[in-house]
Amino acid sequence: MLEGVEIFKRLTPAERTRLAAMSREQRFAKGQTVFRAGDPADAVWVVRTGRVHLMKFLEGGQAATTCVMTPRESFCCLPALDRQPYPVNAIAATDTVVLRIPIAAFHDLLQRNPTFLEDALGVFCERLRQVEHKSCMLYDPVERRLAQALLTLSGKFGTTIPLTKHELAELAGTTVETAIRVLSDLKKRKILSSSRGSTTILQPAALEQLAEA
Amino acid sequence: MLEGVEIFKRLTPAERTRLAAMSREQRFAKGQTVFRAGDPADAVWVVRTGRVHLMKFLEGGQAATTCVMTPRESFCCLPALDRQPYPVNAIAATDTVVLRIPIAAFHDLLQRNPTFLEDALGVFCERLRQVEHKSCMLYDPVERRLAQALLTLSGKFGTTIPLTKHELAELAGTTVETAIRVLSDLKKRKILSSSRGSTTILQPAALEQLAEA
DNA sequence: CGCGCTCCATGATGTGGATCATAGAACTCT
DNA sequence: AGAGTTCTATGATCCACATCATGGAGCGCG
Repeated sequence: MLEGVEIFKRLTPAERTRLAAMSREQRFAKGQTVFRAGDPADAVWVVRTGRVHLMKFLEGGQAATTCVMTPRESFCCLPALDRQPYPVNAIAATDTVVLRIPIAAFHDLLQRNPTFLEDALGVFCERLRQVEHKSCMLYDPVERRLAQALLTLSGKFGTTIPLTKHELAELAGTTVETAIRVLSDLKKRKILSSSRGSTTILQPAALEQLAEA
Repeated sequence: MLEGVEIFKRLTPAERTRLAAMSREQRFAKGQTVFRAGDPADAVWVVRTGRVHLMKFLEGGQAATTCVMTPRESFCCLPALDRQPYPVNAIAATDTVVLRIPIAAFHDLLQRNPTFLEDALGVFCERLRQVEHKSCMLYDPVERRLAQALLTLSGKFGTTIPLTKHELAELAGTTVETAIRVLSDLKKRKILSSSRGSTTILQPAALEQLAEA
């Protein structure tokens, strides 16, 4: 199963079974906390089934989702690398099974295997670029932020995205109400349709146009 | 001189002279462009004298400064690492001398020297955390963003920060007018003082309080 | 010296989106 | 089936900030 995970793609079968042997599956019910921001980073994680949201809790009880992790995606390699505490909270957004890879196993690999280091570095650069991109859409209006969020989600889920309006709002950095307003406007314009708990993209092209300039 | 640069700190004298030999100094007048976003990344840069701003140009002619680089700081290691184009524009904010280290020299070092790889990775993690932190203050009010900007600048310049209000505004992601309004308010509260082209922090503690919760 | 430029400052007005309030629709659990 | 809960929806109000407009203060330059 590790084979399908980007960062572990080029491990040898032997390394993979060794890694798997050191790791444990863990089950979380919807809404449970996988780890909290500030916790010491003692593991790298891979989603097996379900969905995990990485999120910040801001003062005033608002929550901002920084990233939605879906099956075969790994997260929190950074804290593992520099041995700093987790910078975000990880919450199971649905019933979820994750693989917990102890940090020791990760470092073990890093030291033995220069190819792995390369791959890790690659994943890493990718992530940095993502974050930088996200941070510069700080100034964009809500519609564009939502459009972007939907597009990146469609990369993970396909054209039908199984998130509630509330979750979309948290991801776009806005409130449920305005998210709903914007989305129903897009619905009127036939760019997407939506039902309880999911929205589906009808015109990806139009959405991309909104997302860009 | 390379000795003072964080990422090159642990090079041997021999490596440093070799690196220096492959590099070139380059001079830019105030306002000149060092490189543009989208250009292929063919070098890593170190500021020798002056000041370089990394910035994005948004539609509508607005500019956002993502980072202010001062002497002994290196920038654009990321593009060098993953061989992707520069993600930002680099503009000389004053008359400036920079050291231009060709990407080949950088990769050469990476391959030969595992200690260097470690250091590079460290600088890198640091940067990722910075960016993530910045991106989550998306929701903060202007006053807090400005306070944060001033504090990180005071780490580079000391208590007196030689930037115009306009530059501060670009760094805090707001307009000159509101930056000026907020700053003059802080001035009234004796937290800082300012003159043409510079502002100095009088009460770092008070500023930190504004910057946090 | 006077002209022009950049920087600073402050007031007037407009607006995107948060907040508050309310309510119906759909799903869940007993 | 009924009760509670989550999700969706929409209207009314409010506010932080952008935008527009204008004027003055410091500084360089012909």
